[in-house]
This record gives sequence, C-alpha cells and structure tokens, in this order.
Amino acid sequence: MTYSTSEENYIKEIYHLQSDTDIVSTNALSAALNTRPASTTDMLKKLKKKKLINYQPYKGFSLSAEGIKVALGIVRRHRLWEFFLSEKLQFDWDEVHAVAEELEHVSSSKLIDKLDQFLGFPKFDPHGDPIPDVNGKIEPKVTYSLAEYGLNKLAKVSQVLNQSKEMLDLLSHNKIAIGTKLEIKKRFGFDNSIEIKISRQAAFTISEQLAKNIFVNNES
Amino acid sequence: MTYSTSEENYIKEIYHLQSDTDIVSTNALSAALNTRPASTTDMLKKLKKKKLINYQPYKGFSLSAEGIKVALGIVRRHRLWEFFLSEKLQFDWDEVHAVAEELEHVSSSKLIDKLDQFLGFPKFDPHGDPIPDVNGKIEPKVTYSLAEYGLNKLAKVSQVLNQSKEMLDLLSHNKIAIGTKLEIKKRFGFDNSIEIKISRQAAFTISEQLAKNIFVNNES
DNA sequence: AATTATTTTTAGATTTGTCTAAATTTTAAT
DNA sequence: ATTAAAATTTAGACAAATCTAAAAATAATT
Repeated sequence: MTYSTSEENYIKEIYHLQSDTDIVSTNALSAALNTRPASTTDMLKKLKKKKLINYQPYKGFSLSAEGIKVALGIVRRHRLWEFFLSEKLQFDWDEVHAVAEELEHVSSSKLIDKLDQFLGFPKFDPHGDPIPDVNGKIEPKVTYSLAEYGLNKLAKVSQVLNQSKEMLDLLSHNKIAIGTKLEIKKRFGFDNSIEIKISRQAAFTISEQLAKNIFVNNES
Repeated sequence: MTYSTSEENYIKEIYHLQSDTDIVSTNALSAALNTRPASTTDMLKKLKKKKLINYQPYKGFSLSAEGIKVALGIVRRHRLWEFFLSEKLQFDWDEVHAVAEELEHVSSSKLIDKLDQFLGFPKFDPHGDPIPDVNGKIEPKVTYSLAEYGLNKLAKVSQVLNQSKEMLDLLSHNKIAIGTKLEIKKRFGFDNSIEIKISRQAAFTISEQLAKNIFVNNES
C-alpha cells in the first residue's frame, strides 16, 4: 500500500500528537498541519475508510495498529534523511527538518533500506530522536542530565533547562549547544564538578549546577 | 520560481525530446509521458503562460531560454541523484532511474549543491550522461568506438551497436556490459586487435571488429 | 437546566491535473 | 484541389485536496 503526500502528513502528525494525548482532536490536528478543521475532517473520513485510524465523529481519533505501522515507516524515512543531511551533507541541525519533510515522501523502500545501511544503521537522528528500524522497532530515547550521566560514553546535548541569559552566556562560552557531542572524563567528588571533553578539543570542567541543567541522550 | 512535479515532468521531457527534433509535437510529448494529448495541450497552455515554452497552437513548441534553464536544473537534480544511488548506495545502474525520478522533484537548491559537493562534483551520471553544473553548464558527452579510443584512459561502455545474438554472446563471455569500466592497455598493429583490462581482472584481447561495435564515454 | 461558546461536521466552491468525446486544423492521398 | 486521415485543441467531467460559510453536536457558564 502506498499513500499520498497529504495522507502521509496527516498520519505522521497524528502519530506525533498521540504521544502526548492518547486521543487526538480535529482542531489540534488542523492547527499542527496549518489547515482548516473542515479539511481535516475530510481527511479523517478517508483515513478511516482505509482503516488507518479509529474515528467516531465528534469524539476524536487515534491511529489503528496498521496506522501506527505506516506512521513508523514515515518517521523512519524522515529521520534517516535528517541523519544523512546532517552527517553526510553537513547541514546545520536546525536546517535538516524542512528538507527531510520533502525527502520522506519518496517511497522506494529499497532506497530507504540502502540508505540505512550506508549510514551505518543509526539509532538516533540529529535531534536525538530515535530512528525506527526496518521492522518499526524503536530504541527508546533516554535522556539524562549531565550530572547523572556515565563516564566515557558519547553523549549528545538534547535540551537545556534553564534558559536564562546568564546560563546561555556560560554555555556559549564553553561552546556547548543543542547537538554538541561530548564525553564526561572525570567526576570530582569534592563539589561534584565534572570534566568534559568535546571532540578533539582540550577537556574542561563545569560545575554540578550547570551539569544538572544540561540534558543529553546516549548517542548511537 | 518553483514548479509542480507535473510541470517539471513536462519541462524535462520537452528538453529531452527537443535534443532530437528541434520542434516538439503534442503527440510525441504525450506518448513520452504516457498521458493523453488533451492533457498535454492543457499543460502547454500553462507553460506558455509562464513563458517557459514557445508555442503556437497546432504548430508545435520548444523550450524558451528560461525553460531550458529550468530543465537543466531538473536534469541536474536527476543525474546527481542517479550518481548518488549508484556510487554511494550501490544501486544497479538500471535501477537508479526510477528512484531518481522521484528524488529530482525535491526542490531545495542547498540540498542539491551540497549533494554535488559530497559526490565530488561528478561530470557524468551512471549512464554516461553529463550532469549540468550549478550554472547549468554541461561537459559535452563524447562517445567513441573502442576502436578509436586512447590508451590507458578510463572508459565506460555506453552503447553496443550490433545487437545480434552472437555479439551479445561474445560480450557476456567477456563480461562486458553497458556501464562496464575498462581501459585499453595495448593496440596491436597487425590486426588492430586491442588488449583491454576491466578493473582488477586480468587483461584480455578483443578483435577490431568487436571494438568497432562497442561505444564508450570518457569517464569523469 | 438553559443559554452561550466552542468544536466539529456538512455543503458547496475552487484549483490542479487528468480524462473522454467531439470539433477543428493540418497533412497526406487520391 | 478535394477528400480522407491524422494530429491537435476544445468542451465538459472527475478525483484529490483544499477552502469558506453555515449547520449540528458537544462542552462550559451562568
């Protein structure tokens, strides 16, 4: 079975929305897709007829088992392309999404599986989100604060909690940003400060307070 | 300016057809695209309004200067993707076309220019067709028969003239096919037979008669 | 509980790209 | 130079995906 670009966009967005709220509403979906609710209703009817969603008029909807399978395929394509754009074509991590949005609708499964292999079967995309494998299986994304992360394991910064000016100033001074890959080399018991190392740069130390506000994923 | 997938397909096909016949006919175009002549007429009107073609009803049409520019962009995308699929993802050369047909419509020019760079600015695609550069400039594809090709220059088989059973038998015995890359190591004056070498295999000799029927491109 | 507000759906229209069938123009053949 | 054949265009219809405006259903408020 193959779906139109529009259908795929709706399916993917339902998938994302229902990770927050189990049942999705027409308005939420149309807001996310920047279409009018009436258009969304039309598409819902179509997706219901194709058995991709469970939908009772006025009552909300969610993906069926089949719908989830389809959604995982789309998410897989999207995130593999994001990884490709970032790793191979040196796109900045905030530019990859828009382009992947287009590439994800190219439907050859041979293309995607060969791309996956070419990229070395990555488990996470540049945003730290998990990439479903060929069977739709997802490695759960685990986020830790740097304060609790293990030594000598590659980590990628995924989130920064405190967004104050002072905090951002400190981060940029240390050249730490979303997407930065680093390792913790040592943890000092005296004040729980940690020594971190970014790629080939010299290691340096940050305070426990800062570490607690930096969140990282275990990088593939 | 950006064009729909349909518009792009028509533009690209006109570009290909007008390399044979200076002026293209409605029927030829609809045959090439597998659409009905009436649909083609509709699209011709649209392309004319956008000043991409010169078109007089009943009289045929051809791309305008602007139309050629657009077509070269599409051809560039198509062939770069073909190169990528073949070189990086190990697609067989006869599989790349269909997938590239989809990828070519992804419109980010940043994507294409970065892909070009990633691939090392290739000049020819896996079929031996030239890839327009970022300004639309094309390295003319030069085809020679093996009988007249220089020594120790990488050549790629692009065409085989005589398609008789005996000929094909001989070719397959020597493991020569469209796309095979080879070099001429020596030319024997006595009978004009030539010694050729395919990648890391042992060199072997073929007759002048066979060489005359094998056409090759100078490989990038 | 009745009324108001919000959400969702229906009805009807629009755009893009296609189609079939009929009309028109051009080309070829007697 | 007519007439027959072929190519092309026009006219009208249809499916997909969207929209606006109005109606219906649900939720919230007094």
